[in-house]
Amino acid sequence: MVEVTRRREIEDAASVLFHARGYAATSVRDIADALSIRGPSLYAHVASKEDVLAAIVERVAERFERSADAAEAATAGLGANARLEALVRAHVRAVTIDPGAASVFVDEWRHLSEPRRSRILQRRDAYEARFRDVIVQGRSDGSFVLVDPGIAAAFLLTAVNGITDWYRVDGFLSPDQLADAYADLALRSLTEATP
Amino acid sequence: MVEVTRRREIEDAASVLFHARGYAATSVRDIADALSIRGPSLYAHVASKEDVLAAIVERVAERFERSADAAEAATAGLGANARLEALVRAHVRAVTIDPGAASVFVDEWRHLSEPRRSRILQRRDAYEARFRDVIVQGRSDGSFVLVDPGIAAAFLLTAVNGITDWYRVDGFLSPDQLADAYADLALRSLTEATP
DNA sequence: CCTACCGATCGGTAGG
DNA sequence: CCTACCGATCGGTAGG
Repeated sequence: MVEVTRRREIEDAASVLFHARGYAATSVRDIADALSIRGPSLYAHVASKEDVLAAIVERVAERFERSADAAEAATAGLGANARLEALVRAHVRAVTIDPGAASVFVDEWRHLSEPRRSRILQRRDAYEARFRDVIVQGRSDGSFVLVDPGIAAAFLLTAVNGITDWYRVDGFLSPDQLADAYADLALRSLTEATP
Repeated sequence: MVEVTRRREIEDAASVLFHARGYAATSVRDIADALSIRGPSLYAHVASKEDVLAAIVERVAERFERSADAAEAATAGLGANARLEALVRAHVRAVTIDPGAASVFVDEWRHLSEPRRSRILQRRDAYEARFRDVIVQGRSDGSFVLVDPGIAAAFLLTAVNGITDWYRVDGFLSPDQLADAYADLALRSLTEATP
């Protein structure tokens, strides 16, 4: 018995459409059509189109944060290699669970109005800081090369976020296989190669 | 004497706005405002809003292709390391020259209607294939690890395209410094690390 | 969840 | 490059 609230069904349908066409190019009637109801009926469940966007963005933000929390807790006290691997794996898994919603978080937050926009930007910065911090740790203890932590974090985060551009949930590549491959690529990118 | 056509000024103003807000959220009047003229006056120079998008996307596609052509010509016959480094550097430079226009090519092509949309997708695929091919070469000659070329190419291309999300032309990071850092990260990500 | 409807804004045209 | 204007569509409300 899969019991989901109507509100959540609206957000899921909106995620698919926002991912495929973008927030601005998706009308309230498009979302309603996907649920086989009329546009104005949506407003029995949501206050505005932007509220739907905000709900998706904030839910995904929480998923990323909790996922990273767990990864950091599981690798507390370990070396930078283990910690970065856990962070990347957690992120890849969070993205592959629902690439549509993840892409809304990654790409569509800028359509939020203030103060929601600023708050979500702050959370994105804090999330990115987790990656920077691990890179700083790895630089200090000799695990990683002496790359600028900001550049390296941006490189890795845009790479993992880009998964939403091409990953197919019903494809032949499982979330775990992708997490394996991306964790390897990420770790090697910061590790001195054999001459 | 900087002589630019009005048509090109329209495309440049549109690039900035499409980059900042997205194509769908940018109105014809927004573009006109940026040039201090009225909306309808634009139509003396362009046939439609989508024509402006198509012109930007196609110009950037040509820049990327010519830049990659030069990189490949300069490294013909060399090993996969040298070839991939040249490709990444060429791409980073093409992006940093005009991140606004580059981001329109990367993110806004989906708003093109057929047949332009399909044609640009084909060109993107062909461009991505250059990266896959070098990775395949590096796998065969032992330069690179045995990662799936499709995954590795997607990883690298989304990382370099992500530069449009955060790079500031007037910042403290020069295109060459960024190309250095990204080429290193890219090469190491495919190269076996010391144990 | 529906029909009927609203003011605002959209891309674009006519005609100078 | 302008003003005046067009039909279509937008997000959203009223009132069942």
